[in-house]
Amino acid sequence: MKLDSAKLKYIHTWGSLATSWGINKTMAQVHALLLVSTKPLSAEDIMETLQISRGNVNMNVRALIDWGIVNKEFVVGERKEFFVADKDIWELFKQITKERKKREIEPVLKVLEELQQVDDNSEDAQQFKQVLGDLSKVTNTVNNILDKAIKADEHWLLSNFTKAIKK
Amino acid sequence: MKLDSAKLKYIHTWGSLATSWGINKTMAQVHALLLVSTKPLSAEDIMETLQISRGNVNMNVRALIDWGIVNKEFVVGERKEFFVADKDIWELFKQITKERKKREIEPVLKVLEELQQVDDNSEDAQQFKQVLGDLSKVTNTVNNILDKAIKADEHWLLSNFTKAIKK
DNA sequence: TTAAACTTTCAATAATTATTGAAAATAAAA
DNA sequence: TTTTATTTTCAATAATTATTGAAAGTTTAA
Repeated sequence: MKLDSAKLKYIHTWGSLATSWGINKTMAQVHALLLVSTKPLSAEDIMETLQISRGNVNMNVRALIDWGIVNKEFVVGERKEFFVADKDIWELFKQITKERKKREIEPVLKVLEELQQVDDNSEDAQQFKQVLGDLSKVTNTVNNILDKAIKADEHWLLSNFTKAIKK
Repeated sequence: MKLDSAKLKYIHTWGSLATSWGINKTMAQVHALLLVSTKPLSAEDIMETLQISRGNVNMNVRALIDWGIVNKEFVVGERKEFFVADKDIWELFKQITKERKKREIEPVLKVLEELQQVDDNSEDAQQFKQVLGDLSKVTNTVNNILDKAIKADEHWLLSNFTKAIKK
């Protein structure tokens, strides 16, 4: 396969996978494009390669910066903004994990806790609280593991995890 | 808060959270309803509680059965089907993990591997392969950890993980 | 068999989410 | 200043995804 077609395939594959994770397709594609680019890209570059509008580029690049996985870069002699993606993939994984944890796991925990406050002692309520409690417990476990992963170093994490986990 | 309103709040909260994870809202609500129900529910019961159509109930209940987190149940003297959700939340977590891993992580690994076959040795191609390799490595790490989690027992996993992870 | 009870399918439609593009806002240069 | 380059916003629109509901299919009972 030729390099450019491989890059495009990668960009488009990433985009469709993102959809199943509830992430905007274009956002994923813009990120993928920046990730495999050897030089900083301008809004125009992105518009042209992905065939999308200026507004769309702007919105999605801002979102990526917001997620902490893309940065602005100044190019000498150029007035417009250029963008680069952090090339450290482990760092990328940690950033995404951190962001999704904050946006999606923490609010769950909050609601679960709030719902525990049912003032009812029927058998039915007991069962409901039991379910809520179990959900909290598992969610907390996952949350803690993610916390550790965010702080950990890749190799250290993997080797320790494997050590702990293997029979 | 009253029990029924707490249950409804739980069901609706779960539904909107599901959306951000790329899971159909109704599917999540049906599951939540079955999870907090003390008895098996029929399609009619679900239609009525969630105010959705028969076709919608059917599609989503099938999907939940497909994910392995809901089961059919026969009720004596009744001809129609009833449904129950597995109440073991850790089991639920494992099932969901298993399913998403299969649907979303494994295909990524396959594509990444395929893309490595670029027959080009330019510096640019080297960098591209480097990115692909790094993505594979991190994705594989996550995949392995999930594999272990799926097989593990909750308490054992948590305690071992914590042990390994803490300084 | 036939009829009744129930489940499934899927084209039509509704609801949601993403994208465009042009106008408004902002920043740099003349 | 004023002009020009660039970025941002957001109402209108397009694209996608979910839902309905009625017809077709299936299963059980009479």
